[in-house]
Amino acid sequence: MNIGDASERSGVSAKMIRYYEEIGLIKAARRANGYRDYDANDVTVLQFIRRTRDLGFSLEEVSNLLALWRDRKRPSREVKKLASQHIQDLERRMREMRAVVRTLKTLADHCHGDERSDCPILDDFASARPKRKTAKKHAHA
Amino acid sequence: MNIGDASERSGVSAKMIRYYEEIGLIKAARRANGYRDYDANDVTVLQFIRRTRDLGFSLEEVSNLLALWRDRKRPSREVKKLASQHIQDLERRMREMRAVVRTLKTLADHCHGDERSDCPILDDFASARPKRKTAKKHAHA
DNA sequence: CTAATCCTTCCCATAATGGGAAGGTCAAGC
DNA sequence: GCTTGACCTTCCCATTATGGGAAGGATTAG
Repeated sequence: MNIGDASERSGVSAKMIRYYEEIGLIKAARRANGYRDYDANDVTVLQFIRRTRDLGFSLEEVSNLLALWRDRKRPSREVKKLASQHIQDLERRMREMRAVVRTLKTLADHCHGDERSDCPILDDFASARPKRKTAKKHAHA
Repeated sequence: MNIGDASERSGVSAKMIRYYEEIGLIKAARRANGYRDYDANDVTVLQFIRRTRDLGFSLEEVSNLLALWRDRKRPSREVKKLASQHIQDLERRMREMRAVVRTLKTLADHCHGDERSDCPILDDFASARPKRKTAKKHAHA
């Protein structure tokens, strides 16, 4: 089938299918006219990618998961390990976000939020932070 | 002071200070030799940016907050609104992440995680999702 | 035969940051 | 004065994952 069909059945845009091929995540057969040609198995792979992406795995992680999936002899321990690491990562990011939410809520609670102009939120934003251990690369949430 | 000093005092890298200037977030005086020149107020602005970035605001949001900060007559309501929207956004993302974590934990719980190769995690990843409200564009072709 | 859809590749843009090169400037030491 | 090293400048490239769109070839429906 053509890329348009594969896209519709997998839920992955044609644009992304070509990109995944470009970075070596998948391969595609070509027909005489240069068109990419996909079969049912290819669609399954694309659905695999779609699903794992939806679950927040990076393409690099997806690549690892795909490799494990293709290697039918690998111990399930390896798969579980990747999943667990991802869970840990998500939980860490959630903790960081929760801390930020707490801070913002506290600030917002002390802001009148009316016509008056004085605002402790901005006051806080502009105040110097005690830069304790500078080496912490802030988490990109 | 030079950009290196401003960077050290604000915790914003020189690279980023130049970038913020490039996108119009800040301005910088220049000395005769072409070097950027910062004063205490500039450092405060940079700290403001640093703080809001640490709290997860995008540069566009930071730009809005900066504008509110510079306009001393604006009602605190506007500031509180931006903060509240950001809180909502964070909470929404946390909910989504929690749902993913729940899914992954369920999958991981059913995976032996030992030498055996059968693994329900990968099985799930490879199974087609029922694309319910996927508003598929008229499959007319 | 023609027009509408496909498909192809190639370039650009996004958000925020870092790396590094090539070259100008300044301050300290001898 | 001259050298050296630490600064500064601009410019280009890379990152992650995705989409937009152009130019042009292929196919298909009418």
